[in-house]
Amino acid sequence: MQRLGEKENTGERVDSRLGPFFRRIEVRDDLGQAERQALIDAISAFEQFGAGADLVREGKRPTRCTLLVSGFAARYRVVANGERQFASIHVPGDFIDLHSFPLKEMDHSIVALTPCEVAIYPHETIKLITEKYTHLTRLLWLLTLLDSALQRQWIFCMGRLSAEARAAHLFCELGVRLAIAGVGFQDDYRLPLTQQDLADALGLSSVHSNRVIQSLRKKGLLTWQMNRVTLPNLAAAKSLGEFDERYLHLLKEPR
Amino acid sequence: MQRLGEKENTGERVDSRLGPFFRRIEVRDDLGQAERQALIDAISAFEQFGAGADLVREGKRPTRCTLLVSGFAARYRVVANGERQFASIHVPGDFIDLHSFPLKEMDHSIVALTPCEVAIYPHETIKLITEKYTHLTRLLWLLTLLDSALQRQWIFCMGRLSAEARAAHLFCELGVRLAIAGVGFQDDYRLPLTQQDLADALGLSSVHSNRVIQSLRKKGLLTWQMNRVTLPNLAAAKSLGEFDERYLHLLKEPR
DNA sequence: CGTAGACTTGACGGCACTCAAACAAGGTGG
DNA sequence: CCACCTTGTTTGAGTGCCGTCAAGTCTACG
Repeated sequence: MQRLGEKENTGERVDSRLGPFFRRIEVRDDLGQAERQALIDAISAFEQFGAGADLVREGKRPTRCTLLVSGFAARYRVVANGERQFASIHVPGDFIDLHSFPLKEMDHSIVALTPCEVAIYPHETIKLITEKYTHLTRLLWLLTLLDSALQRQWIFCMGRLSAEARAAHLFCELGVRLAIAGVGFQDDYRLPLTQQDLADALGLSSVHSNRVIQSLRKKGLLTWQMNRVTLPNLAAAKSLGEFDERYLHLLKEPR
Repeated sequence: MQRLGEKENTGERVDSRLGPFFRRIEVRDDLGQAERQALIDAISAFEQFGAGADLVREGKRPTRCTLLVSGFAARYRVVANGERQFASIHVPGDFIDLHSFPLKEMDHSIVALTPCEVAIYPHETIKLITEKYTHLTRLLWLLTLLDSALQRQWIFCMGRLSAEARAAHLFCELGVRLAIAGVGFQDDYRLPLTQQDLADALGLSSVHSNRVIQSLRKKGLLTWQMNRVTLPNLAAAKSLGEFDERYLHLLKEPR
């Protein structure tokens, strides 16, 4: 982990880095200029993490929240037999541990799946936002609930869909979220994960993860090479994965 | 569904009905007298639902939130082949669809597993709370994140634990939550659900749900008859289910 | 060119599913 | 008061998805 010496808060630099974040919000509601500025001013620093590093660790009591600026990360826990399970995969623009502000203690870890850049929000500054900006507070609340909705959907998928359908669902979900972040298209995006990562997301062994991917490939629903995913038949992939974007709450409305 | 004619907000009536709710909050932080009163005043009515009725339905845009006063409820979705999957089971004191205030549209349904009484909170009154009570707003935020933490834990269990371990985990979780609500003990509580309900919670078939229960019984970890659950060997049940209450966030601290 | 990590393939086994039927208990109506 | 029905639980037999173990291939990289 390496801390940047300067906050570099002035002008375009920060604004462009937060593009995915602002887009993620503005799909759901309008963000005022003052609110936007408050979200920029609240950042105390930017940091870099290498692939495989933990951004936050289970049991810790962080005094700051981290916003994922670039890269992929995942929430996970390791169970007794050593297997790892993801609860969510995070893409640029996700406020990955905003929930640590109300919850205080981490009940899971977050790992950088690729090199990651994050923006740091000290808990004090978030508390100030909740004291001063009521609408923005509701937006922050909303962001944590969007994560919650994703996790709920994962439960439905894990409980009642086949491994293949679950995989199709995940690829559809990532496409939509990356398109919103502005770093890909629904049916064509960069996904620099390993098959083991996918297995940890889907609750599978790595061997079966591989077989599921091959099956999707044979059916013409997926290509995934050189870290690039395409879904040649998006409609069929959505159908197989029973993917309905309602749970992503993409409607813009006053919150 | 039957609406009570009067709000019956005056005096002890409401306060005693909200006991589980207030206990749930006060395990995590202090609740001021004004905040307490605000939570009482925000209620517009109480309603009753029969077993099997939907409290809220997927796709709807409720204009109110519902707090479970008594009974058991569950969040669920039905997948294409008709199977049902729960994302959480709710006990008295749970603010079951508080997230509908920021999210607006329901991405799942909530069913009454037993006859339920609920308190109604119109969205406008919750919005007023967010405008006026910043600390209470953070507490409401916290409540939704506690649900989120439960769901995360379910993902870990569904992905990486055996059906038997998952069942043990669920029985431990319900014990702790019901004890906090003040309507049971960790190792001894009323649980008026069917084995099919349990199957929907664990992502199993009802047949296998039955076999898992029998196995737990044979091991001396569970009795469950006449809607009453006891865990004769709580330590062993926790161990088998890899149950660690950290994810319930039971520490009292300023939020 | 050797090594490490990721991906792929095959054989085999077990957990959990399906189908099917029997049993138990409570409620209802004749 | 008992036959009957409904709902929930239990048991058995057979199947299949997915896990484990093990080995082999491919690619990147030093």
